[in-house]
Amino acid sequence: MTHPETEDLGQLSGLQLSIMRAIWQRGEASTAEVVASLADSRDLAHTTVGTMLSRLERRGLIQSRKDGKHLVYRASVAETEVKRSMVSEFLTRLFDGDAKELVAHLVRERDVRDGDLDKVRELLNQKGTDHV
Amino acid sequence: MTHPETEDLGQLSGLQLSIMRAIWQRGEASTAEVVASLADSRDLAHTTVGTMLSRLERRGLIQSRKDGKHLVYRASVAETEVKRSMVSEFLTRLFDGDAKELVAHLVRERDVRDGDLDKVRELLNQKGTDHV
DNA sequence: CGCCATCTCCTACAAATGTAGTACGACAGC
DNA sequence: GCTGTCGTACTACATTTGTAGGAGATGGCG
Repeated sequence: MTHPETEDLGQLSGLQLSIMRAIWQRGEASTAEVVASLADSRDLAHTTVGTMLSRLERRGLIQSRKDGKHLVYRASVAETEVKRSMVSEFLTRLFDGDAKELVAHLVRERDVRDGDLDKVRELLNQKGTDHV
Repeated sequence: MTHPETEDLGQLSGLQLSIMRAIWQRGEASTAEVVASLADSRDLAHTTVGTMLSRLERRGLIQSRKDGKHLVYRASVAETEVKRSMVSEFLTRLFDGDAKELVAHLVRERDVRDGDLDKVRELLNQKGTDHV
């Protein structure tokens, strides 16, 4: 199987995800790099990012390594895993775990147009996903 | 249009949603009724629920009316509206607002099987939804 | 080798959430 | 009318998140 036991990682906030994304993108990132990466959207003090990083580490989502005087972080969990966990929890909360309901909602609300369902299917078939 | 300006209602926690659901289901609910409704899943002190209810009211999600000595609450926002807002925010956070990506994720993770996309489409067509 | 620029660590604080106790007001039965 | 029960209001406290300042460690440059 692809994912034996979807671990419960809890929901990550927007900021937490932005930070994680910065790390996922580069494989590894120092505090400064994360700050730089966030600079476009948010203007946070560099200690703020430091705080967030240690909290994410305490929570087991990332690991640090000391490189000279600064810390370099890398993810302990894959992006897909986090998404899986978050989507799953969200689904439970809001749609009683029924993913079809969510898709239906998306279509009803025009977030997804009817034709997009085909696109999705093509997309997935092309990528050789092994679903039936 | 169905929904002019999707108001920003923020994310509701699991407990908050359970409470809202109790109210949505009955149209109106007293504190005691909400407590009763939650009793299956959670065993909360009745003051706890009271606190939650006043906070939801302060936040504008519900309104209260005094009936004798107790309060009766009713929703100020429709369930659909809350779902819309929450899904939308979630989508932004996690999939950069691209709903197709979310659907693709769902299919990839087997939350939705390939054939379900057709079911969804049928479901929607039957209900006479006016999408293209 | 010493000093400055950095970076981390610890501490702090406001808001939101989950949780509940206490105090007080009101209604119902005796 | 008095009293007890029930419900509301207010207060309280731990935890998480977002935010950041100050102190102390450290490495590079002159």
